[in-house]
Amino acid sequence: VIESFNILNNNANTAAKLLLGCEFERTIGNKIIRVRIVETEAYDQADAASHSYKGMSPRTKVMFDTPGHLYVYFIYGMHYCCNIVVGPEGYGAAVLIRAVEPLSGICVTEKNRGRVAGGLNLTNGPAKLCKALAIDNRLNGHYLADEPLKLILNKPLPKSKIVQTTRLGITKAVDLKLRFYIKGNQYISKV
DNA sequence: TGCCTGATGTTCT
DNA sequence: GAACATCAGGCAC
Repeated sequence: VIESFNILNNNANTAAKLLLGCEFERTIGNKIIRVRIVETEAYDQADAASHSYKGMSPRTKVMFDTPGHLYVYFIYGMHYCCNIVVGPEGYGAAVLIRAVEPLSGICVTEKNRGRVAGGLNLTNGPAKLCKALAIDNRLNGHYLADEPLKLILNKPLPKSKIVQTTRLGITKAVDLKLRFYIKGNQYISKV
């Protein structure tokens, strides 16, 4: 376990790889859900697909905050997605968490998602995992060293375990290979 | 199995 | 008024 978020003071591309294998600890009442990050995407202000591309706005200002904050945005009228803010303060960069692997507290996760979801479909998508972990705009700007949502940094994975591909669901800068996932993991959102 | 669409709010043009 | 870092359900094949 790495104690400080300093390693996230890095470019989004590097930070997205470092975050693979790290964990979230979500506290809801007296229940704790623990999940492992298995899929990420990098976004920064030099990238046309990034929310921070057009500069700071009320919505995107969290992306310009110090590393280790959570940027939650609402999309398509019904979904939340969560990002971990990275890079130096004042530079708009974040890593989208696309998929996580449940480790413990899964029954709570299932309840959050409703009866329809189960097994692999519980957390294998950015909006699904937000729902499963009860993440919404109230956690926008939350600092991930604190309750009720903590980020636990683990040792970086070896390069051989990381697959790098193009990002999903975007219409700009589609050719950039800024999506990363853990090789062979069954909880990634799509191959 | 795979395409199509409905749901639906916030942001920016 | 359109775009949008989505998901799940329906219907055709």
